[in-house]
Amino acid sequence: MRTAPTILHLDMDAFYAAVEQASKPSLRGKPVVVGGLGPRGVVATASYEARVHGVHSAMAMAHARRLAPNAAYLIPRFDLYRRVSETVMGILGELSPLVEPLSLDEAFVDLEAGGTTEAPREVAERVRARIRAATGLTASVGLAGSKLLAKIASEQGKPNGLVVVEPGTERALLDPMPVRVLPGVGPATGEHLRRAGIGTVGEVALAGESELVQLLGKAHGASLYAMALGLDSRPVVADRDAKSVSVEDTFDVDLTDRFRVRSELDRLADRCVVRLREAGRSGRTVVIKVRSYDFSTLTRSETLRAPTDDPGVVRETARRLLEAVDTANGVRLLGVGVTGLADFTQEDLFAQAAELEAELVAEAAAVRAAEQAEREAADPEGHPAPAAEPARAVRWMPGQDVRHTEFGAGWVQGSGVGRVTVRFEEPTDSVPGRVRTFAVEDPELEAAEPLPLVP
DNA sequence: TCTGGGGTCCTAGGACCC
DNA sequence: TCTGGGGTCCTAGGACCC
Repeated sequence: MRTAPTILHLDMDAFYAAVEQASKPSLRGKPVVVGGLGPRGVVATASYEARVHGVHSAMAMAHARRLAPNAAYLIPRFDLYRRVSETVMGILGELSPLVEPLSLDEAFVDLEAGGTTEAPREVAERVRARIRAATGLTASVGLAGSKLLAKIASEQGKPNGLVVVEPGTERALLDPMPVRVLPGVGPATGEHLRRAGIGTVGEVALAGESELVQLLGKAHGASLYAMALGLDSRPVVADRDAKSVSVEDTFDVDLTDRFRVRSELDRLADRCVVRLREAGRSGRTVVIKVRSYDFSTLTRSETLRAPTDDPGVVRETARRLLEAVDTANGVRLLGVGVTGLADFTQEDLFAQAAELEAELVAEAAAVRAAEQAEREAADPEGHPAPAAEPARAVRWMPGQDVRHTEFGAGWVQGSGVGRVTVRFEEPTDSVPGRVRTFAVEDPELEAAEPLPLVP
């Protein structure tokens, strides 16, 4: 515990939605919801204007549309969010070598390790201004003597605020707060505590460590008790290595055809390997995840004798694991992951990428041939084989960046019945741009890269 | 209202070894 | 012949976070 508030927690306000508003002048001051737009999508981020209507993260998109029918509904543009995040993390990196990102929009910074003599409050105000100038976005900051309090403080500062918790005042601040503000207290633990008559952080402290350990288990009970007393000595840790890599897909309609389930699993295995290699890692344990029509979810894993980043090995292992799972009633989600990661030294990234591409192509061809044979064997009557996956139509997704040869840069507002509506505007415009409608096949319209928020 | 995708950490039982 | 305790690895599931 520190005697000065030198741990800083920074949290970008409504990050994805704020980036969209910064890029799209017509959406500034309007309700914006970013998330999956399919029938099973959920809200990733809602702008503050949308939150007024009750929309919040993790809510079903269908529910959000009922609450805020006039909001703009947009797909996430992760590449752009990553770029903006790198700018923000770069600014934080100037304060201290100890920056611990928690996600694209959140990080801890250890100001003590930065060795500045400036008051923490001044440092924080300066960094908020710098982020605003570099990205056009607002951030909230908490300063305290521990990660726990710094994070609680930034939450209190939202949106666009700065809150400092002076060391010594932690207990007074925490005591009346609901238990859910403590990290690690989610719906299940919250309910556990409620049934034990514990609703506030002060009541957690009063309960005592032994009762909490009884209630929640050794690790969880002990850490919760310490936090309720405002005790938290977790250090800020930079450059943490990932411990697993995984990909998953929820399907718009449950999968029932076992050939289709298997081909989707293959695709996921390939995507997982691509990500693994991009990270320069290999792993020993392959995990598959299957969520059924009724939302029940299971995982199966197998540990190999040596780490791998071979697409054939990951596919085969995933397939073997799938064989022991009953998928007949419908599969809602499939996932493939690799854990037990080892460092994998890469001599030549280009050669690696080319090699992987060739491997994937060869694998896919072999798999198609094997599947064809299997279909024929499974259907001795010689019925025509079921059609392959339907060709993917040209689809314009709301929020997507486009460029028109005549009208320039814009974004897709909506699309349907062979038409696509585009608004032509750029992040630097101060007034909303014009809207025009085209045929979806219009050759003058093409997908484009996002434009930077600040020139 | 009907529930995404990417992660982390913890627990618990059984196998296996000393 | 019966009985031990501890440590590590593997697998599965659950809670939680953004």
